Amino acid sequence: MSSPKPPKKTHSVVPGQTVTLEQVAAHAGVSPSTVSRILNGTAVVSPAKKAAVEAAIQELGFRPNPVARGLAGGRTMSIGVVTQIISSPFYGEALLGIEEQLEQAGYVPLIVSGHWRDVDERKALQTLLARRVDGLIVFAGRLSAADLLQEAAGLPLVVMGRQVQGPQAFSFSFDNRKGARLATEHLLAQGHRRIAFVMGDPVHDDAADRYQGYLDALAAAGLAADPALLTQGDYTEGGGLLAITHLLARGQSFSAVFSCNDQMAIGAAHGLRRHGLRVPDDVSLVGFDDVVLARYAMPPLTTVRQSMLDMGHQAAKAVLDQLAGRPPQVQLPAPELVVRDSTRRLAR
Amino acid sequence: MSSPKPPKKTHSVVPGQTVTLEQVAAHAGVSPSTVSRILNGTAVVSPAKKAAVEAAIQELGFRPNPVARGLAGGRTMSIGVVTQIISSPFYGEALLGIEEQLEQAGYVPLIVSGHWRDVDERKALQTLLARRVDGLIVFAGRLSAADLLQEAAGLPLVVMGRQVQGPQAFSFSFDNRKGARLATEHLLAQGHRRIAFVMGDPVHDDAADRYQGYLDALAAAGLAADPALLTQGDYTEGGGLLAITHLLARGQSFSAVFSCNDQMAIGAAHGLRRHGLRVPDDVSLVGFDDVVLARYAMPPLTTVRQSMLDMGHQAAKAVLDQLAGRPPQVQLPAPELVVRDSTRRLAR
DNA sequence: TTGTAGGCGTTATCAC
DNA sequence: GTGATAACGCCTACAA
Repeated sequence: MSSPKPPKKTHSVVPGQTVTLEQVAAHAGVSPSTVSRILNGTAVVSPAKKAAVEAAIQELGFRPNPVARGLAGGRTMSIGVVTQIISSPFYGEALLGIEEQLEQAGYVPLIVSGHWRDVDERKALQTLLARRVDGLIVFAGRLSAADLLQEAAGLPLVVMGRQVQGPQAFSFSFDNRKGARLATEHLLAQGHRRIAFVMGDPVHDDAADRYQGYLDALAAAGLAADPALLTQGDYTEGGGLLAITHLLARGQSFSAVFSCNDQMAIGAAHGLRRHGLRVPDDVSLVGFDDVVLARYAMPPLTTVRQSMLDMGHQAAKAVLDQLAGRPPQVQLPAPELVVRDSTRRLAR
Repeated sequence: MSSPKPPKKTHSVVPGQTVTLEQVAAHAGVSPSTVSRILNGTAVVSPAKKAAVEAAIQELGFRPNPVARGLAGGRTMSIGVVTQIISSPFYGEALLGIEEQLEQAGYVPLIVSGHWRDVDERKALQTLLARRVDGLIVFAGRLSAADLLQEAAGLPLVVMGRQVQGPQAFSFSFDNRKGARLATEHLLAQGHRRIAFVMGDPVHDDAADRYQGYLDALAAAGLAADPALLTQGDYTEGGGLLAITHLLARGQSFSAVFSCNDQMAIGAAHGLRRHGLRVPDDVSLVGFDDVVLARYAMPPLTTVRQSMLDMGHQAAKAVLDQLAGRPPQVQLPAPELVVRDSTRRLAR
């Protein structure tokens, strides 16, 4: 057997190394506290020592240990993120936005899924708290606002898609009602009168708001909403397929469908097709969110643009703001209808 | 109306609390080390004390602090995961699988994106190492195997989609070559002879392997591959669209397209449609992966099933195995062709 | 089997 | 400004 080759020391920068702050201090001829102060900007130090320390850090390739920092200072430089289903393109885009934004500030997202289940969300929050995350970003789920606030236990909290009032809670939503109204008005303007609505779980504010926007548009046009045209799904393609199938089985007739999100819209398109109804020739279809697949659906889906990437950015910015003691601010884009090929004027 | 129900306090369990191991020890009348031993199964303790400690843990609602554990014991109970793009449905499904599996073992994934960029992957690994993750799961990226191994610095490492040899590295791939051969054979069996291939970046083993499978099938049928029918994309819908557009611009004629992944296949379908070519009437189309959108594409996409959820499970199991000192084992499903509606017999 | 003591790498609180 | 000196919450020899 050959002799084990010693790890080549590039200077002293070796991956997996364990250069400590103490070593840096020794190397620079100062005390550990001084190094710490320079690292955190906690106090003013003399330029000379500062330079020496910075040189030592460079030379030794020192990186502060977040774990130790977490224990000592209580800051882990990580933000807990509660999504519902990590594999969903909807959440995926938002997570990307969050990650991008946090990275710049040296934070890392700790992502845990709630699976749309009360207990799982609660467990997720507890896991995150146990891990001592510095802040929380939560996507609207099933947990009550009160429970959410209680579990968050005073940590900076940003909630997307639901209003939550609390001392350190900041919540914001896309203007779902307006967006849904836009979508419905578009269909109305094309002459559609019997517009089916595929709702999400009304427990969620966004689903309820979008339904409200649909009603708004109908009312403004002097139309009454036909409850028989209302159906519900679980935000997935399969759910949309099921919902539209039920509607058709009930023998309802309609010339357009407005779905609470793109994924269900795409499922609905399949359901319609199975019943010999073509989109948009026989039935116009509008989604919501404008996830990537909306553009590549066949036909490309008319939808309401809600950039989840942007929402993710905003959410991350908001926690970061709270962490920095700044009042969180978000710049939400106005709802915008993206007209593609899944809608057309009602042939009379 | 009834009075607001007070949050049921289960004993003294309050979210955000900070019950320490020391308090548990005091409560149970034993030393901290004993509690620690019980928690970790490090040594045998008397049943009596064990019971007392467990009762105390229950009553106080104690949860060990992973941060402190990480500092003291060197185990953070977190696994670093390097994906390329977190928002991609492909990675999303795998992440879901990883998360599910890790959760059962009390581990949490720390997900960082490499964005298909050498530098970002390296940085991702460094971030993960700095955070003292206990193990690493890496999706094939652009970083060389040597660099990968060096950055991983001896940590248990599981690599998916690329072969990496190393003392503590374990890598596995789906049988891409076989899968691609299956897909191509399917098209050949339907009479197609001019089959375009939309490749991914050949730097990646899976892309290269799938191309090889395509060549295998062609060769077995006594056909030569026409280089003019080869095009390349970046795994996204947009990339597939572009790739097929280039191919058509070059004036190539073909009756079928095999795409390296589903997303590019869907983009390709759009490109074909724009040129007045219908799928499958004019051109048959096969994808690879069988992500959710394949089923809901229009027409539903014939593809090679590769359950990323399962791959995620396997990867997580493999790191867990390594962590437990067991030799990692994975059970990979055999490639399977899922025939849907995007392919049809060549009309002659 | 069980307890004591020291240490993991930083930050924070004191004095100087 | 700067440096000792405690924590932070847990693990792990070592001793008993």
